Amino acid sequence: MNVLAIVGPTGGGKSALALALSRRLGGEIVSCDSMQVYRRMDIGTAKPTKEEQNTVPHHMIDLRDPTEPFSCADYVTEATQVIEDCRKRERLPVICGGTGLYLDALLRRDDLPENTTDDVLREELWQVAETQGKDELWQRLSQVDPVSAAKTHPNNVKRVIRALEIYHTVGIPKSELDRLSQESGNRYEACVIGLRYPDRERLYRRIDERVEKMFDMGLAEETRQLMEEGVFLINQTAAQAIGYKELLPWLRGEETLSEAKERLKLATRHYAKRQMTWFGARPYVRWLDMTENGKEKTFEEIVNNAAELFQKNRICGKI
RNA sequence: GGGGGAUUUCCCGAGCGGCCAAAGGGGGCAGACUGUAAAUCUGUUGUCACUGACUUCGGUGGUCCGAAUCCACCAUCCCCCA
Repeated sequence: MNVLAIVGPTGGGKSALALALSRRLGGEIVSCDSMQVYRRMDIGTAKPTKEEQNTVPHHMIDLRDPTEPFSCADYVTEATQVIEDCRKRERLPVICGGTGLYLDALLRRDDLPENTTDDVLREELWQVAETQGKDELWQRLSQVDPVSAAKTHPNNVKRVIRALEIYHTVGIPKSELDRLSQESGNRYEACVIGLRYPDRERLYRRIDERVEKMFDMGLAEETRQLMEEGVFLINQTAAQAIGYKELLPWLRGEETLSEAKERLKLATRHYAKRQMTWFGARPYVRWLDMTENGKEKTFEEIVNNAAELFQKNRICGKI
């Protein structure tokens, strides 16, 4: 099974490219975005418009209410089904998105056990971190899984907890599971194209413009409605989305509009940098430069480049 | 016109005679990440011939073995009284 994936930093032009490629190659878009799965989070997540969604089928969008949980595990389960359906209809799945973890999990052969989470245990472990300290928690991990402990900084409580959680729910150290997973092959023959901006300023300018546009499109109103739904009251995935939480101080009257905008632009830039670091470290990515000799390529050029990359590199290698 | 307070490294801000190239935060730069990830976390951030040297704490000049820290004058800003 062949799949094409378009990845890269936020605001880099993935969606438009994926749309054009889908039309040219007879594909359907499989979003790989941890936030676009939520309904009513449209502007802030830069979700494709209804019109765009009508030109080419889009999947893995609007799957949950913002108050519902959605995890990487859910993504893999549901996206796998979508890709299977595409195969039956002989349509090319064009995976598009910037959530690197989801992509890796989807593309890699699935060897992980079911139910590796335990909310009660998580809560308990947070308590331990709070009352007895992060180091105590880390010590516990180093007892049961020294390999994971060595890889995980004691301050990264979230990840220390995850490793402990896996040990307790599965009964095998996380490092051992990771090793097994590494030995397994890929689930698909995937060609992953990464969009790259040799000139970072250019990307950042695009991000700034996009933020301004989001405000024009009614981001504030969208945020208010999510507030009313209670999305930001409890700890949940949707509440982490960049584009909303940055507006809260302004909506509470503690900040000016321009401060909120700057805050959002900055958070988005930071996110883009993290994505570049993530994808930059993946050996399977085929890079497509968005500029040439310091000038932005035309959209047509980019689409042609991508199609060419896909023809030449059906398979990008080990995930 | 008189009185008081400020001026610190890209920004905010601590330091108030030696342990200060100067806390902390922000930003920048780099990185980690295997099913909670638009999250979480790490390193680095004056210069160089880099386990040492050199140049920095508004400016100039002093005091002192030694100053970002004390004194004098100058500059700029803020507050109070006129």
